[in-house]
Amino acid sequence: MKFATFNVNGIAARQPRLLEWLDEAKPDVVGLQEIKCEDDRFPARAFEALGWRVATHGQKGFNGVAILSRFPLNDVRRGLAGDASDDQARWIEAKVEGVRFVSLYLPNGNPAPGPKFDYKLSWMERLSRRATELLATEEPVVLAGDYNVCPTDADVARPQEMADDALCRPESRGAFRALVAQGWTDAIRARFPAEEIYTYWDYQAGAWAKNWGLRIDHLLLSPAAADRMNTAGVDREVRAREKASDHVPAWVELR
DNA sequence: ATGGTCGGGAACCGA
Repeated sequence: MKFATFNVNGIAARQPRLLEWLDEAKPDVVGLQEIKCEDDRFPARAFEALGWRVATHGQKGFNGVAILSRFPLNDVRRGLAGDASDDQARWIEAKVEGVRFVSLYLPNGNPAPGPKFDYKLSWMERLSRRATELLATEEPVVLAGDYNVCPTDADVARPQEMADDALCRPESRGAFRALVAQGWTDAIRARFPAEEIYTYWDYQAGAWAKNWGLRIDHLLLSPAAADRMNTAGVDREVRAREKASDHVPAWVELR
């Protein structure tokens, strides 16, 4: 079973590229982020016609997450608990073939400090609480998504320039480190312990051509899932294509 | 030092 995460930066603009990658990479379950549309505007039929099950948690213009699956999606839950006033669509989870799979879009948090950074950190506290609940089930869980956190300087092409950015600030990294320390395995870093691996390159300033990338898309595995990890990867070549997202897919295979 | 590029949706915000 191959589980992937892909921030598409607008499903309307990315549908051809997404369909192309699905055909090539043949994942079984995919978490999408930044679909940037309401549920009824998501082109579900185009995916269903190819055999995909589709669950969305959309929002007009911004954010929005979804799950595509080759297998039935059960117990679909939308939204991250802990703040009834939060109306941003950043969390969807479902159970697929005995695995609980989450597609999450963690707030960017810039500019920092400020209210957006405060929202990021409070969102991470809520994520931590849900992650604790999920670990307690002792079931295989895959927490996949755009975390908007570079865990260490090894995940940043230009760490000095990014030091004060919300993606790299010590508060963001500390919260991510505490989350992982609950007992999660960072699948990509586990597969590539010492390599330079990025999942995002800014559209601006020729970042892709200069390989000024960031590793911010992660798949965290519960112990029961990590025990089943076969391999993991990042499909970086996708970034070079016409009309590419600024993110590329990351994935993990579980036995 | 500054501005550089996209997507959504229809002027600018978010990233």
